[in-house]
Amino acid sequence: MPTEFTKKVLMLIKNIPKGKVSTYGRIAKLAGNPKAARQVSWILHSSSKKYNLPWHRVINSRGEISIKSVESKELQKRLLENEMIEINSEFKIDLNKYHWDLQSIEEINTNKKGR
DNA sequence: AACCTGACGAAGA
DNA sequence: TTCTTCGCCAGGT
Repeated sequence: MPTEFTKKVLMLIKNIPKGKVSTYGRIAKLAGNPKAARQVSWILHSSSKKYNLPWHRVINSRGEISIKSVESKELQKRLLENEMIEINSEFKIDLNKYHWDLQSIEEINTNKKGR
């Protein structure tokens, strides 16, 4: 059974637009627990397939692909490049350019209603 | 229950 | 700016 926090995290990640990225810390904060960045990463690597999430759009606060396995790292890079996101040779992304600028979880709910 | 672990992050040095 | 240290949280052993 996913906790409230987990559900919010999943919902937020699903809503990251194509061509944008977000960070573990930001997702945690928006989901209501600013200090649970590590938990966000755990949710991702344990259940991204299960929930069919755009896991590749979540990176660390320094704008880098923060993944250990070399294969997955390359995969994530390719997935992001497919969305026209630039990544340098050190797996770094310009957050100022690509960071999803959502301010609160309410914005998602509002947009859904409005549409 | 105790201890370890990590796709994290802020704060110091 | 780069490197450590330390706090966090929950799952695994």
